[in-house]
Amino acid sequence: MPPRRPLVVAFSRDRTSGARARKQPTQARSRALVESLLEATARILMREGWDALTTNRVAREAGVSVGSLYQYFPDKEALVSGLVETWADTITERLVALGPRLADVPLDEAIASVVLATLAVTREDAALHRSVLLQLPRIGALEFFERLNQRVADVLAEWIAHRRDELDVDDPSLAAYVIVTSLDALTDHALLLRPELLDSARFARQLERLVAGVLGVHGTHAGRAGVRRTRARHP
Amino acid sequence: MPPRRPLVVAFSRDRTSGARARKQPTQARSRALVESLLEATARILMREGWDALTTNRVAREAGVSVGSLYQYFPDKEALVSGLVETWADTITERLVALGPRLADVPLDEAIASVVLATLAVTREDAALHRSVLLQLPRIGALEFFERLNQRVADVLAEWIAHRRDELDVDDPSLAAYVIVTSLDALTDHALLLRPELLDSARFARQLERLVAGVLGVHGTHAGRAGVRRTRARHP
DNA sequence: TCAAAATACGAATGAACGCTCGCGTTTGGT
DNA sequence: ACCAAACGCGAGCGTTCATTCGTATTTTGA
Repeated sequence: MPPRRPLVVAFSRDRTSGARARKQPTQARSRALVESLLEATARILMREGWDALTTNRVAREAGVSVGSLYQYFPDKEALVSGLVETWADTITERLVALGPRLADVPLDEAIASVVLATLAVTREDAALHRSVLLQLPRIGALEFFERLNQRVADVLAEWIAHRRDELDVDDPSLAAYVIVTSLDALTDHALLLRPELLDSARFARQLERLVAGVLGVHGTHAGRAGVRRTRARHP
Repeated sequence: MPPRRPLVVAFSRDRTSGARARKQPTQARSRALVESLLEATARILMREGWDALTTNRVAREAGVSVGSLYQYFPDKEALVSGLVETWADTITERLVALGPRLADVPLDEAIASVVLATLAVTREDAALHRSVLLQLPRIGALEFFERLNQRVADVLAEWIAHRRDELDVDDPSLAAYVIVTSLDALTDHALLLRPELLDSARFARQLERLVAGVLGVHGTHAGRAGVRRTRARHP
């Protein structure tokens, strides 16, 4: 079901002008070299941030020479793009994979699943996530993430349309967009500035209510298994 | 010839605290110069983006020399900070000013006001807003915006606490944080990638429902004046 | 085994850019 | 009118960094 995509697309940067494809690593050692370069890139980004990410530094970290780097990456941007793209695709796939599982699950549970999955994805590779988020604009990564979000939103929109009888939604696409964007923003923001929230049940609960609000679901339908609903209302 | 470190540091470049002021422009012409430098900065940011923002370029755009620039700004960052800080403060004040006016207004109306105000603020100075958003991480502006959001969230939290009998909220601070962060993210994101949404009544409606969800308000209380509620539910 | 192809190397190149410094020009108080 | 202080100038310094290129080493295939 997911469209075929290359696992590692560090090469053939298609920068709207000259297709700047570089040599393809065929031998085992060169493939290992490319691999170690990408790993070094990730390591530097996580440990020292974007300012430390110079091509010479990456090469040194990987234990190779700059010259070798440029044999497989046309420029610095290709190096970073390769890394970020693979990482973003992984996340997308994980979220998209959730789609089918929501089909026939009670509403409350489905919403909780979406929220939990978003939180879980943010917690993984938190260091890399953090670093990339902080530096997103420096690469052309905004479009990346828009594509990512779009893909997730499409799946969600379909689910909304499928369940429209239980919901109160005019425009499934718009609702999905609002949900995906706000959940992403909230988890990302929390990762950067309030990491403790990522593990807070109360925070998760607020996110669920946010989603329910957008979908026009009123939680008062009755307690559902799968969602702990601690009534804390004044009597 | 050799790198001569100045023995006496005439100007303190204190990175952690605010003691970074340069000469103060006292005469009229120097005040005009500072003004034109800030304007030039904004113009370049809007028209050409961060990469074009070099100190020499700013000076040229302002019709002055680099030397003059450094007479009033200790470094490049101070230049940008000056610009962004004023701009952010303006926005914050505008949102905070909304607080008192919400005190005794019907819930639906209050929510609609918050959403509309957020959208309105985003639309103003859209070009600058856009540019700054895209380049935020490059300066230390994340903290700026966190302070800004915190200030707005505090006002909102107080309002929530004040109205807690009409709402279903455990933790006013958390709810306010979630609302402010998601509204900001959604309007900012829309500005960058879906500007048409900023003028869409349907989008505004979704944002209202998002807020209502977080606050535990169910819109079915009855139609209220001030909120057009187009029922589009299947009968 | 051996030469051609592939791979690896890293010093050197050149461009970009923040910022300084020594000197010229304008202002305002007297 | 005078001059010290304030202001303004811009060529150039020092540094950083992406990228190249000529050479050395390893692998492949016959």
